[in-house]
Amino acid sequence: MLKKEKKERTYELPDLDGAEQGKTCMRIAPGPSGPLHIGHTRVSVLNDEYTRRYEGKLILRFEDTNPEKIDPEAYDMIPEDLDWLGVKIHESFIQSERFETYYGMTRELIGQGHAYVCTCDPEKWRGLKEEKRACPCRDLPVNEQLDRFDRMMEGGYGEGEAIAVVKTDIAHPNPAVRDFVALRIVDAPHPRTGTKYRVYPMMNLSVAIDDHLMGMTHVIRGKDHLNNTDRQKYVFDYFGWKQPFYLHYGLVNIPDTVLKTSLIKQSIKEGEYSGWDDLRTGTVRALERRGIKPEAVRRYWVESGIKSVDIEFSWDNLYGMNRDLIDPVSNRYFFVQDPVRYDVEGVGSIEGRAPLHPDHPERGMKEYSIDGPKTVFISEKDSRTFSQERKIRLKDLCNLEYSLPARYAGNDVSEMRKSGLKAVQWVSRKSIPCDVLMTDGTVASGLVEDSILSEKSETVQFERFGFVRIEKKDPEKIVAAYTHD
RNA sequence: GCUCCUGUAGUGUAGCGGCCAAUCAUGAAGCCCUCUCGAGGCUUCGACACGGGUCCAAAUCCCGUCGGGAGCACCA
Repeated sequence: MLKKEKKERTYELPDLDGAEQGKTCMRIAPGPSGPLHIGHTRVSVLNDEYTRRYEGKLILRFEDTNPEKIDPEAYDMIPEDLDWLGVKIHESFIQSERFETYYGMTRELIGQGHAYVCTCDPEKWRGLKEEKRACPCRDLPVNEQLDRFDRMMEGGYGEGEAIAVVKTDIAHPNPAVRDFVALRIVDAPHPRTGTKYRVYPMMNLSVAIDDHLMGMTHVIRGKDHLNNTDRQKYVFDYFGWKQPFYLHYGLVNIPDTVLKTSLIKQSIKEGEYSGWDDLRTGTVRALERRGIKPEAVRRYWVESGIKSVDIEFSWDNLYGMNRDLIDPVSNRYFFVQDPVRYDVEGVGSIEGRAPLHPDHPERGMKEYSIDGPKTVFISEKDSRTFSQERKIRLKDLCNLEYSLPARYAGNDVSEMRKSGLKAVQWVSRKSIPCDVLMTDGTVASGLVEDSILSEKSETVQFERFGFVRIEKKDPEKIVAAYTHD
């Protein structure tokens, strides 16, 4: 045999520095502003993959420290999304239940002289930082700082009048690392704690504290957090804590997709989108609804790896992976978009049969029998071909000659090869109206063969149309969501 | 402006000093097969950003240029 040996490549994530079997602890830490979208699935899958590899612990931590950007439903939606993705969470925390901890730690930092309470005008404070200069509050004595902190906690300052700040290096060459805000005052009620608290931690404080207290060994996150890692290091150092290993993967640009939760939310509110699972969005819910399999998403991110290069997300590549998964399990059905009616004469009755899946004949056949008034429908597009070519084959049934009504022209399959006869999908009068919701928000309407009613799988292929996920199936109406071609 | 990250085919990825006239997937083109424009088989297309250096030897190391991205928020 001359067959070339093909090198098969296995896609595996690189090992994690410092990872010990059974001892890793990682986390997924979303802000509960909405459900997860395709962008969030990367960090979720990567953390899950490593946690499984090292038999470690994976924590879900809701970072709800900004009361103004919380959707209460997200606390339920996010775990549902992770569950669909196949991400196993071992423990969950909600930061809004831990405010006292952050307050205590901040007080300690102030006591150590590593934090201060600033009452300057925000712009002035920022401007001074630009110039590597400290504001007057920074160097006040510790006991005065503590008094200010108490006053802040007791409500002695209004919103925007005071902040607690962690000192770093005011002259740090990287302006992004100089002194950062630890706590601020917000009057807006928090969906979970109401008006009980009005001093809210900023993520650099709460993340550093929680990553330590929750025992993180490794933190995987986007490159956009690189500067935050530097900032958080100061908190770790002040308390003498050991920092986890960090991995920063590159940013992902996801084209042609609406991801911003605030935008989606607004469109839902305005009635433009049907909900969080609107096919036009890139939410996990929309992926699920379309018939994208979680295994495809997982494979996509594993193959993408964890490099810190910025990447462009490719729907084509994801579709390719998903097609590998759904093609073998998707039975074939005829869907006729924009149906055109043809009556057939010149024959008594017509019989035909076709396998549910060409590669799996053992699954059974669809049996066709057309008698009485012999009426078929083909798509508007195929109808044009029919009138031009004058002859066409109804796949798995018979050939037709063009005229009105159409004329039966035998059942010789070999004509396809001999004279380039085109086979088209068709349905009979027993077909069912079917709407396919497309990913651009449009609807493809037509008829689908009625044998689909006994189909058990949600995912099927409409031949020469594409894969779809059946959403609603009853004898009067079928609704499906378009997956991909 | 300052600081940081980063540059292998259209996209993603392997390679990290000689095994590279560079891997695999996806994509595109063609053929075969198939009663689908799906799947499968075969073939083809297509990349080491550029310029210097180090070295017997560089996609791999160093420097510069150029390109892409992020941060400099009382968002996460």
